[in-house]
Amino acid sequence: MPVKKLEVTQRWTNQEIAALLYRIADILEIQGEIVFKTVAYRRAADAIEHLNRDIRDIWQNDPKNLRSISGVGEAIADKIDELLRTGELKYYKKISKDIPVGIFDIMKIPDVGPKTVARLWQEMKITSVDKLEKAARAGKLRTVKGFGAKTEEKILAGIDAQRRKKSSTRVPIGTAYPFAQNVVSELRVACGDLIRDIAPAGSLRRMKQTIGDLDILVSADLPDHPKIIDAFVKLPQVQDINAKGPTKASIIAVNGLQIDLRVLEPKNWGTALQYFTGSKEHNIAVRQIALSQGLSLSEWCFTTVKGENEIFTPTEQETYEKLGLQWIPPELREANGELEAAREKNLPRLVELSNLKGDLQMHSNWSDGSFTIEQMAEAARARGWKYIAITDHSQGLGIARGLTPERLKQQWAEIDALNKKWKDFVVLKSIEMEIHADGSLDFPDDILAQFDLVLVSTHSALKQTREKITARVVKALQNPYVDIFAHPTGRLIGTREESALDLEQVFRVAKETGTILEIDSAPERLDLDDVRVRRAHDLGIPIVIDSDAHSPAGFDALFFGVAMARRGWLEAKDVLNTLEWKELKRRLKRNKK
DNA sequence: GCCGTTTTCGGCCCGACTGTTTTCAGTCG
Repeated sequence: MPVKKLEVTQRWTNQEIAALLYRIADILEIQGEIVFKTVAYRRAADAIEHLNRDIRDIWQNDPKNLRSISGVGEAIADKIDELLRTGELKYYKKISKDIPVGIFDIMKIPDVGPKTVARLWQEMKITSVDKLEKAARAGKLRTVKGFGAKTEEKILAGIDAQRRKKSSTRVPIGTAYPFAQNVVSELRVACGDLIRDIAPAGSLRRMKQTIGDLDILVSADLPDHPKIIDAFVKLPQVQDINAKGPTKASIIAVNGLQIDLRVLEPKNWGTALQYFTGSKEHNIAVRQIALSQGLSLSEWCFTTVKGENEIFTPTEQETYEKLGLQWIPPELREANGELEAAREKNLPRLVELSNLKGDLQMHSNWSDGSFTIEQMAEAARARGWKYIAITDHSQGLGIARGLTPERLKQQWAEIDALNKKWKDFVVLKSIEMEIHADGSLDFPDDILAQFDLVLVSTHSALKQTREKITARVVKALQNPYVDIFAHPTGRLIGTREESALDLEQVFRVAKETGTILEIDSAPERLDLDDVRVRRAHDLGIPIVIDSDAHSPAGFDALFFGVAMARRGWLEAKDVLNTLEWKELKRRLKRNKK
């Protein structure tokens, strides 16, 4: 992620541009530039980092277009324009010329920021982590005013921790969520009536796809606070205690996840839950809105800027309403337009799990699933669904016992027989068909035409170049019998990067051809992710949320797929498997004229 | 450097914590 491409004239990605802007902010801060200027660069960097499309698509060779990005004004727009046109930035070259590169590594050490780094450099000529370590070990840092023995210790510990690289592993939501539920319920049991209210906050509550650490919030009467902290640090999930005070404790759990618990009084609940849910950017914007109304907002309460009056809002709803805003679902709190919508009382009515009427990707024991079609169907019926599509793998995926045309016929006979059993439920004949490396498909059109619907996906040759894999997928989507493109990027969270697929182009083709895109809910996939869902939604591309279940228990994953959809601002009407099959059938491109 | 249902100039989120300080600066979330 660091700025590495400065000398090369080539494609700059959003992430790289953001990294460059962050670095400019760091340099300016080291140089003692006014803090608001550095804040401005960081804000622009953050916005670009979280854009839901390639910045080039916004830019289109005109710097003015870049100013539609929040936090990007004339000066930064011109700099990005120069970068995209020429591949380099004179301003950056100029300000970075005299900065030793090692400085940026020093700044990665916890508790060492730009001010500290500047003093180390200017007063002690320390320009690398190695030099810093030597000086700290020799006790030389404490000779400088403002540095003491503890600072030396902290720096050495920080360097050590960084070398062991133990931090910064984020946990997938599919793992973190049930874990958090367990911790919450055990704490409830341990504390009984002492707990008035309890909720996980932070990125878990916002349902981000991965979680850095877990924030749990408890409200209780003041005298009970220490008892709750004590009970918390004694939970069986606790491995190490980092910090333990009267209202706050921080622990490392047995699975390596850090859990921060905060206990407060019921009157603070509304502001505290709002604050600890985040995101940081959302909170900054919320506090700005408060200020514009003469109110200062903290996690404790509102304060009138003039009169020093404290105003408590015991619920989150009241906290937002105090600012003239609709209550905002946590999934939307990313400073991505939700505050404007909340002010206009125009927030989307987000899709819910209970809106789904069926599931369009799952596997049976005909390929790599472990249950019969009937077992999957009965489990689906028990959930109140009206239809499922059986999408076993096609022959191209031999490793998963992919179906040949002959076995397919046997499977269809089984499905036909099953469908006589139910009046209000139907098993659809489908397939998860492999798109071969050259873009050809596993079955000829005359077979594809006989399915109720067809999913395609890629499992092999995922390392193809951007051009190759994009052409391969585009070719498949242009087939009139290909209805759904499943888990488009092929990523496996924490294990496999997504393919180089040009999603903007895929989205364009999907829109043109009427191909549906999938959110695969398997917790290790979550593909499309939230950001891509939002983009697809903006382009008006229909979405389905599928479980990709290999057993009835696998249906539970839909909860996480729905979370991605919600983070992508989808309403029920944007998700095609909220429709009855009769209606959904009409929306498939194979059935359109 | 950015930005505007009180401002095109004059502001810019807030508090906890830490370590070093005789009252505060830096970092973090």
